[in-house]
Amino acid sequence: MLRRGFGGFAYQHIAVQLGIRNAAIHYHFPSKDDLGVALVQRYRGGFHAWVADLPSGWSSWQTLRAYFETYGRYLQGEACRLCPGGALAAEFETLPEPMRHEVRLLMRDIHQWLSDTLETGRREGVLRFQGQPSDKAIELAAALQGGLQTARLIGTQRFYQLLDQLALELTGETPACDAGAMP
Amino acid sequence: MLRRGFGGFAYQHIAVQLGIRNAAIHYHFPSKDDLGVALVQRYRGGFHAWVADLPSGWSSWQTLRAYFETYGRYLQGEACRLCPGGALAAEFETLPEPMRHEVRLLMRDIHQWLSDTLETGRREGVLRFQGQPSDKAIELAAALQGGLQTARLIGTQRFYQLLDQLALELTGETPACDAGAMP
DNA sequence: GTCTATATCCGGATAGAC
DNA sequence: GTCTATCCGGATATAGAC
Repeated sequence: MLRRGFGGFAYQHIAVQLGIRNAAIHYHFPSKDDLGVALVQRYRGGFHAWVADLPSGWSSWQTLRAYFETYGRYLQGEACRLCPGGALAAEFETLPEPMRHEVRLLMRDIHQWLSDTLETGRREGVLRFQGQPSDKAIELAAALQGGLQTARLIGTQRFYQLLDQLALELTGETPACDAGAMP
Repeated sequence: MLRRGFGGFAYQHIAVQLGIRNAAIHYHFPSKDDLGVALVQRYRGGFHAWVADLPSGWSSWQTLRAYFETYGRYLQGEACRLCPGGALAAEFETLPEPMRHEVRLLMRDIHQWLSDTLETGRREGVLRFQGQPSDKAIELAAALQGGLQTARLIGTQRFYQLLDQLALELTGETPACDAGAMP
C-alpha cells in the first residue's frame, strides 16, 4: 500500500508475495475496506509505540532527528515507499469512510506530537523557528510527506538534502545527523 | 484527476459532466494513457504561461506570493483538489511510463523556477532563508503539495495558516497577503 | 464526432470441498 | 485456514450505425 496506494494494490499482490491465494486473505479480512482500516490502525499503533520507546533522556532535537530518520527509512531497499499519511491523504477522496476516520486520527496524533516536541524544543533553546508550534508542525509534516513523494521523481539524494535543509532551519547549524550521507 | 487521482477517475466521470458518452472521449484520446499525458502537458504549459504572464515589475516576493495563491485556489469550490504534482507524485509507481516522463518535466520546471525566484529574492534582500536556493525550493514545493493533501483531512483553514507560516519564514514578518483571511 | 451495443479484462468477493 | 472454482461489477476499449 505504501508503494502503490490503497487503490493501487490488489489482493493478488499480497497473495503472490505470501505464496497463498487471495481467497485466503478474504478469510482474515472479509473486505478490502477491513484490510485498509486494519493497516492504518497498525500504522497508528506503531507510531504510538515508537513515541513510547523514545529514550527519556533525549532532547527534543534528538527525537525530532530520529523522526526524520524514520522517513529516510521509507526510501531504503528498492521499494521507494511513501509514508502512510502521504499515501492516504493523496487518495483521501476515494477512500471508504471508515478508513478516512482512521487516517484523520493518525494525522492528528502526528501533528500533536510534532507540535508538542517543537514547543518544548524551542522553550528549552535547542530548536529555533518562527510562529506557532502547531503551524510549524503542519509545515514540517507536509514537507516530509511531500518530499517523500517527490523523491521518487527526482531521486532519493534530493530527499536527504531536504532533511538537511529542515535540520538547518530548526537548529541554525549544519545538521549533526548528516542526512546527506545516508545510504 | 486532481480530486481522485489518475487511477481514481474514470471516463464515466468525464462523460457525465460533459453530458456525452465515454465512447466519445475515446475518439479524442484513444487510451487513458493518452489522456493522462495530454493533461500533464496542459498543466506544464499552463505553468509556463503563468510565469510568462507575471508582471515584469513584480518583486520576487510578489511573484512567490502569487504562486502561493494559486495553491489556495485549488481549495476553492467544494472540489478540494490537489496540485498536479502532488496528485501524480503520490501515485507515481502506478503511472504509465509516458506520464512519468511528463511529470518529471513538470516538477523539474517548477523546482527550477522556485529556485531562481528564491535566489533572486534573497540577493535583492526581499526574501530570507538559510541554505541553497535549490534545497529551499524543494522544501517549499514539498510543503505546498503535502499541505494541500492534508487540507482535505484537517480543513482548509489549516492550509491557509500554513501559507502564512511559509510567508512568515520567508519575509520575517506577518504576511502581507493575509492568506488566513482567504475564503 | 457522437451514438448504441458489446467485447474484454481485472479485481473484489463468495461457495463449498478439503 | 487454505484451496479451487465461480460470480459479479466496474472500467477500458472497440465495432459499426447515424
